[in-house]
Amino acid sequence: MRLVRAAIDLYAEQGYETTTVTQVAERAGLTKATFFRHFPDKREPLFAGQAEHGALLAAGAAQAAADATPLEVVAAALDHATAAFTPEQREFAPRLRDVVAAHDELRERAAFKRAHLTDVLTTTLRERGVDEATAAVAAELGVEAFHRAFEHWSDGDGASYGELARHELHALHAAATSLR
Amino acid sequence: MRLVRAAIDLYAEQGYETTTVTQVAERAGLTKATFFRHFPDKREPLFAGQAEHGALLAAGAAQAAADATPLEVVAAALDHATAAFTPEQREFAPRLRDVVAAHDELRERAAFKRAHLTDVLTTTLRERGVDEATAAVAAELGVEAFHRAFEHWSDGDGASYGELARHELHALHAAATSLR
DNA sequence: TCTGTCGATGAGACCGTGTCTCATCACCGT
DNA sequence: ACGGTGATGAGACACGGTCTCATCGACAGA
Repeated sequence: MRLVRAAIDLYAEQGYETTTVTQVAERAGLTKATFFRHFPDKREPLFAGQAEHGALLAAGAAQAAADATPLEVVAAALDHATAAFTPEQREFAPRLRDVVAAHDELRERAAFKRAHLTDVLTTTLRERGVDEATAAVAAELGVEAFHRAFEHWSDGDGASYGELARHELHALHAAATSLR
Repeated sequence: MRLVRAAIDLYAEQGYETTTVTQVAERAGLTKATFFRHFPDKREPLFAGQAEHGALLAAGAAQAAADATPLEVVAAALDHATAAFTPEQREFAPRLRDVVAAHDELRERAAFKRAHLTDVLTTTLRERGVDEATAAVAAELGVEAFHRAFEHWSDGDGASYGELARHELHALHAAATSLR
């Protein structure tokens, strides 16, 4: 979407706060009114790509074997979410991450999206009969792994997202089981 | 603060979106300009009470013994944060919780505040030499326990916040160590 | 070819949030 | 009485976000 590209460019070039929605729209050859027909607010174009993350995690978890352990369900979810991390996304990832990190208003939205992912995983696990505390812990580990993998993947070590996520989840699991 | 009371009352009575800042200010006998001298935006009066939570957690963690385990540090932090949950706060807690839960804009701010608490705990643990993964997991368990305890405390089973937090942390820890 | 529908867009009015500047006023120490 | 200081009021302002009405092109059918 041209609006997404325009938003990332302008927010990165001249800062998020000093950029007006009208500017973003005009760079995309559109008007303010049209911008708000595509996005509910000024921040959302930066997170539009993440809309599918929740759906992918849920779908992946649903595909796990009926007798899978909570962690196996989370691993299946992460594995399935790999589909969202295409080479094309990789182009935008670093700038996107930097822009978001630089503005509280955007970090706030990011925190909200993250909470949503945690909810999705927790709910899925609960529906499989996992007890509350275990579901919550497994979901948090999964989302933490998800984000850590994204960070590394953005930096572009060349590793595939799937491998990174598996590695992070394993490390967090090891930390969790040996916690005292 | 009169503004905080006015905000909670109006947001609960007639909804958050349909309430204007001018209305909140006027109920407190002030004007819009003065409102923004006390709070950076329309949402913040609802979270002003939580400003000290981060500081309390950090202070509590700092007081833990030098050879305390990560979980003991987190427990010390939670124990110290108990100071914020006074009987007077209990009066506002249920309505506050309901209002926040009813509006995405407010849930977003809540998620951000939660992320901040996680950062505080993680940083504190890292400074104590705890490795990254362990610090992250311990911090997340701590914050999750913090919030679960707050939920129960808001419902007013009469239990003290400290006891609730200890109980939740213990349950989450048990779930984490037996995770597979 | 004419016509009518539909989806996407533009134009522009409108309200509320949040910022800023200037003026006022109470309080306080001298 | 004086000057300083901090809190407040008044009001202009830019921008975010909503809404309504008009326009335009694509397309289907007579």
